[in-house]
Amino acid sequence: MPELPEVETIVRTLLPMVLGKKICAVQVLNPGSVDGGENLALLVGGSIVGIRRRGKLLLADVDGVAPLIGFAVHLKMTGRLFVYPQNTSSGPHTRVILDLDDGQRLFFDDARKFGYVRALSEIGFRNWSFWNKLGPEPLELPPAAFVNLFTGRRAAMKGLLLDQQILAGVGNIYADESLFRAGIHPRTKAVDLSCAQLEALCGHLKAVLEESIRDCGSSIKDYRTARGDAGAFQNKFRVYGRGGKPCITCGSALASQTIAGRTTIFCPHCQPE
DNA sequence: GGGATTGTTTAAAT
DNA sequence: GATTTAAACAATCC
Repeated sequence: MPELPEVETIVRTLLPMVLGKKICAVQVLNPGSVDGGENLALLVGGSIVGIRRRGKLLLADVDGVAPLIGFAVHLKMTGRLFVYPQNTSSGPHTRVILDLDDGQRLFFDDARKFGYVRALSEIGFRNWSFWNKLGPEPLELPPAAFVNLFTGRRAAMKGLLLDQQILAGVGNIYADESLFRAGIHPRTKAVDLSCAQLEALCGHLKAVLEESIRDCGSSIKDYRTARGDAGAFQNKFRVYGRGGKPCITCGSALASQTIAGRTTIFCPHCQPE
C-alpha cells in the first residue's frame, strides 16, 4: 500500500529520529526479508547520515562502513518502519531490527513478508537493476516531459501509470485518483489522449500526491508513519475503495473493473471511454 | 476455505 | 528490440 506519499511521509518522520545515530547491532529475524545485495551485518558501526526516497523506495545513507554506503527498504504491501524505545521486544511481524547507539531500535515489520531490506555498496548499488530501471520522479517532472513518457504508447493509461520503469512511485490509489480528477477513462490508450489531456493528468497527479503528502499519506490498514501515526488522506478518496458508491461529482454509481490486472474504480459518466 | 490484496519479475505474445 | 499483456509469486486476513 505505501506509495510515493506514504514513503515520503515515512522518510520525513524517520529522519529526525535517526539522523546522526550509529548502528550498533543488526538482527535479522527473517532471512527472507533481506534482499540480495551485501551482508546487512556489515552496517554495524556505521552512522546514518541521510534518509531519502526514490519512487516507493526508502534509502538510508550510512557513513563509516566502506565499502557499504547504506541500505534500501521496499515496504511493498505491509512493510512498516518504526523507531521504538530501548528494550522494546520484537513483535510477531518484526523481520529486521537495527539497534542505534542512543538505545532506540529501528524495526522493520512486515506481516506478509513481501518487503525487503537491502544493504548497498557503491558497486552493488550501481548494478542493481531495479534501481537502474526506475522512471523519473513525478513531482520533479515538467509537464512536457510527462507527456513525452506516454506519447505513442498503445497500452491503457492505468497500466502505464503503475509502471515503475516509466514513472516511479505511483500505485493503485493515486493512479485511480488522478485519472478521475483528469476525467480520463482508465482503459484509454495513451496514444488516444491529446497533449492537453496528458498535461492535465500530470497536473492532477502532482496535486493528489502533494495533497496526500500534506495529510501524511493514506492509511487503509497497514501503513503508519515512522512515529506510528495513521495518515488522513484515505478520508479524501474520490474513487479508490468506493466501487458502487455514488460519484462525488455526478452521483452515478462508480464502476469497479479489473484493468491492467488491478482492481480499478472510476466513474463511467465523468470518465467516458 | 476461497477470494482479495499489491508491486515486481519473468515469460509469452505482438 | 521494443512494447504490451498475462501469469506467477510472496503470505495473510476476513
